[in-house]
Amino acid sequence: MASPATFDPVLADLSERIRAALIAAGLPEADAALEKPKQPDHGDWATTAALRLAKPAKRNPREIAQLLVDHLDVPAVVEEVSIAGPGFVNFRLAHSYHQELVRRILVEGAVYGRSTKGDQDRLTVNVEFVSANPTGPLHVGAGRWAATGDAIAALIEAAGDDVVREYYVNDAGEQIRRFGESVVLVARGEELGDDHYRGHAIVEVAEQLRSTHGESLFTEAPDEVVSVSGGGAKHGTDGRLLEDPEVASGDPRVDPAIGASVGILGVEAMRQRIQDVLHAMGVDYDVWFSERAGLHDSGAIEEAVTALTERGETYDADGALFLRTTDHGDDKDRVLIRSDGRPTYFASDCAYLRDKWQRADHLYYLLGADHHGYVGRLLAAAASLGIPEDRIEIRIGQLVNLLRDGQPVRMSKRAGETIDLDEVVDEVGVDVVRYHFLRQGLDTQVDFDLAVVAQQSMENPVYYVQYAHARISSLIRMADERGFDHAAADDADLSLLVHPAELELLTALAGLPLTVAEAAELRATQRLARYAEELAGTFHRFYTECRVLAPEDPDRSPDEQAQLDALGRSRYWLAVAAKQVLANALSLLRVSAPERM
RNA sequence: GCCCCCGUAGCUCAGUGGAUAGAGCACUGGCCUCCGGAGCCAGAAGCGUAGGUUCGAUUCCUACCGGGGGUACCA
Repeated sequence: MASPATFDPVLADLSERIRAALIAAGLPEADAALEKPKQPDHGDWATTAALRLAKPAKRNPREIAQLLVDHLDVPAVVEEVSIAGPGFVNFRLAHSYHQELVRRILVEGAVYGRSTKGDQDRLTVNVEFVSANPTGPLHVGAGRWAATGDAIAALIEAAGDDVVREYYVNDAGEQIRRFGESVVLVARGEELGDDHYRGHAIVEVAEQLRSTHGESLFTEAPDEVVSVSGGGAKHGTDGRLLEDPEVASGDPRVDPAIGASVGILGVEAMRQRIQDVLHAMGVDYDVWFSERAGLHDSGAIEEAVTALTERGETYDADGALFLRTTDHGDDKDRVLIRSDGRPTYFASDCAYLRDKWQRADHLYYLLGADHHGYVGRLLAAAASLGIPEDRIEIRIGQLVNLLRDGQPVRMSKRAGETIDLDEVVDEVGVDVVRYHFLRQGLDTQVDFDLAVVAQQSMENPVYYVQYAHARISSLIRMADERGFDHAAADDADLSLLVHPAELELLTALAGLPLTVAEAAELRATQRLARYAEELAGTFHRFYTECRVLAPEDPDRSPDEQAQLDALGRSRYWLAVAAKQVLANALSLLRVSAPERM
């Protein structure tokens, strides 16, 4: 678990002294980690070492706490040590410690809150998220994975690792031919079957392909035989898949070769639309990984199957090739190569896993609950490939319930009955959409009713946080107008900051590094969002109670004025530090920090 | 059937072994001669049920009740 000592030499020193005190007292080794007390009036930091030692030392925890305190070489920054409750040892730090924090934040700027790792410890983390099939537009639910995956990636970066944001494009296989068929039929103005994809996006893709490739795309078989499913498929001279039961069920009105070529072009067009929407959401990927190009055409699937076979993980049965996933905890063994020679999607998954593992040290998958069934086989596949258990991480997020005026909306790409992400982003704005998803954990099923989100938008907590930032910006502008000397941060006497609201704000500002580290470790974006909300609240309280720029009053004596100015300067820089911390938190969530609202 | 997630304030959600369980919305009552009232202060209200582990459980385990999802030589 992340420890505050990691970010702060003062706390590291205190932690070390606690450990030394335990040894000096003849107590067993114990975790000397510092924690934040829930109640701020208990102190700035606390240790539960005495409580933890009660059992092994067979002594009353309060006695142990007393022993610990007796042997503790209290550093100068600790102003007060107290034993409380069942055996907590609380530490109150000197005001000067918090006040210096303001300078540190101002110096570190945008870097404050982030940590760095040495080359030895730094990992390349592959973060795969969204990866929705490119057979239709992204709907609102995908927005959750976009916002969350992207923010988690940002958090992992902030914790000091390198990140690759990756989208896996399912642009191969039967569904692509069927998608192509749908586009062809729409382009010709013919009736769609039950298995076809529909919706406005299909129409738009059809129009787009017509204008770039001409009408013949939909009526004449291509010169070159195209394959949607790669090396495993067997084709006749006319491009028709042989021995493929799916073709028999395909639409007789569309030549399979036309369906395949239109499918490939259409899927790429749809993928581009998805990329555009994600960009509008503030999400930009490092890698768009094509299943067709990267796994089928490249021969990676055959290589992966061969590798798995060489590792002794596969066997033949009924003419098909199975992977022994039950050896690694899966419910049943999974087919890699069907009896007709075509690879399954699972074979693609294995090959993709292998490819990613060659490029990264740690693999993170963010999947929706509808893919929960894949987890077992995916982990088993990873084990079969020799990927260590602790280097692959699959997180399941609960689905978003889409509502329209309180009524559930059944989402289906084939039926084209969706609420598109781009519509929602246009209507309520990126910040609202992102924040709506980021402020709650992945395990929560969230309702998303466009009407409600749009209507409540002015009461959305994101505005509360942004308002705090805008308010400080306004303060800075005001100070400017009054001729405030901005260059004088070092002249400010920060020891003047002793008002309870000032100290509370200082303590809140100190919390960012630990919050970021914990949020990154737990992959929990809501931690940071809630922190930002609390910080905003703390600032608003400070701002209500503590006047920064003294109101003008001609009757004031020069002495009084000088005092007010000195205090105002300190408060001004405290506010500027708060603005920086708010901006840093929002930046990690990829939510804007406006100067004005 | 089996597997996964969730039941915390009237509503939406935080809180992954510690002290008095927190926010927002909604409700009630206060606060602008002054830096942004998109704000602040005060009030009322809660851990689904029953056991277990522990010095200590909202948190971990078991059962039950309630809600959602997953279980293919599908794609």
